[in-house]
Amino acid sequence: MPELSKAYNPQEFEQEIYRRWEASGLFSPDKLPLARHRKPFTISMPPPNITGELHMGHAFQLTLEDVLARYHRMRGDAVLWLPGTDHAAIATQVVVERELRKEGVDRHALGREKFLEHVWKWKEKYGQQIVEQTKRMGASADWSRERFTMDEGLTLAVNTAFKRLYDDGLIYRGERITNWCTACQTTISDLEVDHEETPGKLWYIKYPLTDGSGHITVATTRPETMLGDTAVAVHPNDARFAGFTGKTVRLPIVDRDIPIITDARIDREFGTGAVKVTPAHDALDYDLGQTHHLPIIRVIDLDGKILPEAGVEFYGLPVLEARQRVLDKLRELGVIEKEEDYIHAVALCSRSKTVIEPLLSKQWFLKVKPLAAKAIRAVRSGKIHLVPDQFEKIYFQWMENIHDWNISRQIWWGHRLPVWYRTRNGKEEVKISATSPGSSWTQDHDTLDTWFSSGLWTFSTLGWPRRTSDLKRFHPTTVLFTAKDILFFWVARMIMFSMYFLDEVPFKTVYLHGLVLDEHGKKMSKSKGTGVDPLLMSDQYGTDALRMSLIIGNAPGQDFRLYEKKIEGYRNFANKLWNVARFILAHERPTKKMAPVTLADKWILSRLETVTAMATKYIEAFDFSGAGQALYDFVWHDFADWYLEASKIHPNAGVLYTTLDAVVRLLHPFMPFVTEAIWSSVRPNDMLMGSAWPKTISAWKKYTAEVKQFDGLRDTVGAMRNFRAHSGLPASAPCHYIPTVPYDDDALLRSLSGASVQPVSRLTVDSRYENILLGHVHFQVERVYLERYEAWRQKERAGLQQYIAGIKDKLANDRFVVHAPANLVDEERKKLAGAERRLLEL
RNA sequence: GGGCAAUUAGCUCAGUUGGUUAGAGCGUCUCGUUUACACCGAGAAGGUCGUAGGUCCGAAUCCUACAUUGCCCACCA
Repeated sequence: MPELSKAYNPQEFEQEIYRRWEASGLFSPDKLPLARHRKPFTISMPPPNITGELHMGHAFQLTLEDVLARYHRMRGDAVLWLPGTDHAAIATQVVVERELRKEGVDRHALGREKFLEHVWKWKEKYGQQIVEQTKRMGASADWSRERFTMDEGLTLAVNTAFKRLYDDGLIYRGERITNWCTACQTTISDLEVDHEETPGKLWYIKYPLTDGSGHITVATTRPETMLGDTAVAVHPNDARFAGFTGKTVRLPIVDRDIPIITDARIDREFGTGAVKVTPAHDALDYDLGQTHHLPIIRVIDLDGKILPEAGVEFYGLPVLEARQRVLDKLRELGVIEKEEDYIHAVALCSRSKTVIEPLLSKQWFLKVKPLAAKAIRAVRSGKIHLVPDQFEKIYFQWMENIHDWNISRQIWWGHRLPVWYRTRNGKEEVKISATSPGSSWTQDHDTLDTWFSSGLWTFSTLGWPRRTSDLKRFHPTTVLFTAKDILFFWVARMIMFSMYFLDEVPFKTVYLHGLVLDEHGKKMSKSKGTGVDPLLMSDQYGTDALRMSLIIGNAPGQDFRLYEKKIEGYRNFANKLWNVARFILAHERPTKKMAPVTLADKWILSRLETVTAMATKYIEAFDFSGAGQALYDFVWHDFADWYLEASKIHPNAGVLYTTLDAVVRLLHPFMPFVTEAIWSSVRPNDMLMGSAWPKTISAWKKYTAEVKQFDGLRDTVGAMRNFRAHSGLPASAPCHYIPTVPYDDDALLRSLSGASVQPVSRLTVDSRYENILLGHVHFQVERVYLERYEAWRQKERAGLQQYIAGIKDKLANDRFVVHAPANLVDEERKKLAGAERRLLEL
């Protein structure tokens, strides 16, 4: 039997234990004993981006997943926790590009093929690193099924999905205004755009009527786009502009005559009620242009600079400079009526933080409305359950207002569109194919939005489009753990795709967790140095301590703060557990024979029964914090502080081992390393990981009544203090207690009840004192102080009596009993019973 | 502009369907080195539960406003 070393030292055994787990094959559902008879339980690991290292958010998510995976494995399920990594298209390309630039290498000089070689090298390096780090967290994932979003199989899935959507008429190519990031040199989807409130100006510009009969004033935040104006629009019912319709204005600077059009989409409240229309550089303006057949004049290029069409004097200027120049020119012309301060939501690229240019370009789009309809039903019908459920509302709201999804990107790293073109007789032909359909065809240069492949993740990783046994067995997956901020990016798309391609949900439950924040509630950031490195913490305090600190004190959907002190606290707990085990192993020989003798024996078994039931219930309800907290309290404050002390006087090896065995099993999903280490010192040929979750032993429940006395004993000191406070007794008031507990060991009683309060041997007979019984303990207190206690009690009783009378009245009323819904009547009855019970207690 | 969440001790958070005296950990203070553990033990101090109303015999909990903070969504140029 390997001895437990004197101090808890996690570095000594964590890595070794993980190797043993891996070697045991228990991570794979195929290798579990009786694998075929087990119920499948699947978690798809959200694939981390290969952009870099694991951060605390990953550690957090992995811990939650691992708790549930280990718990279900112990419950006898065929657990598949499928890990992988994500190619993270733009994110990775940007990082690798930056890396190359440091070496003086430019992506374009390198060329597509060579550049992609570099990215693959990066992927090998960081992908491997992420796997190693994931293992350090104790993740019990099935590495034999590890996937990468650009694996051959997953690429096949992507191409198949694309083709089916195209054939079904849901993917189309079209020229539209999209969000163009001038830094990333690609379009991005609406979701990748952040809106930031920025103080700016609203300029009012006078556009003179061509016929010289006056002018119309438009308001704009982007005066430089006026160079591409092709109309001015007003609301059709706007009386202010009744005489203007049909006329034209002469655009200042460019001296182009443009029409005044009317359209109901114009907001009469904004600015002057008249708006300049630039179809090439604004989404609404583009729509207006389509409706009213306006010409489209591009004035800004892909680099965010002014095109020659806008006039030689502005050619080549970046947008902001052009804005100043245009304003100067307008001022010269005296057509600026006024300018106002204006706070306005500027659209930024979420990756590069550069201002988005809405530009017209030819892109690929996915019609999502039909997909969304099914996805909405999946949640509404309860086939998918979101935890916490308030997210369902947000989900519906978003899904119901969903717009077409721009899926093409002008970057190199990613799944290249399986689209081929050739020109025949001056006509362009399009073919969807994973491989080249012939030498006359050329492939589209664009790649897919990274979330397109992620959307297929739950089933592409299981072999789809082939109908593999894994797909049949493990899909739909059971639970998805993910950050609440990617509900739309990822979760919604997975639901849409799974419903569309498989006609089944991708998962039954989605657990949405919050962000891990630092001590001050700020987002952890590596660049600002405010982050806490999970691996560093794991080195210093042990992975188990880190895991506990991530589990406890945190509710689903809620951000939470992590700080080193907290982790240290759970290191202390691991140490406590370690020493509990060491103490028991040092003093008693392991035994399976178990018979409770003393009150303390029965008490700890009864508590164990309760805490087992609680932990089970909490985990099933996804309240991992509640489960962890309950176990923590039990181990430290019941088992260690009380039972171990008591057992020094009346040792009972059977009960000690039974309890230790259960504790180690119960804590294993939370603290897998330390529990496995303790276990292996007793049963070296066995694995705790593969053992069974403790059952609740109903036989122990019957002790509950008996052990109340022990509970009472334990609470005596506290009860005393509370009684003082409640009755208004000052600390100096004489107050003694006479325990009525029939406990045979006076020494134990004294040692457990604390030194500050002494039991008195007899009830004192003195007119100043009153003897009262509170629970199982006699209190002897001065009369004066009791009056306040009595007064409070009277008030409570009176209130309750009045309440009870009220309910009785109601229940006596035939109209209520006959006509009210049954559950309402039941509720009243329940209230009545509760109130009556409380009255008796008083 | 719309929506969601949070507000409880100095700090980080629990507080189950309203129910006796609002809890824990950390920190602070006092005492204690009894061989499982000083990564320990026994105690103490510390809260008008964001504000103002309301419902109720009874509110941290339910309702209404407001305030503060954070997050998400959004083609008012």
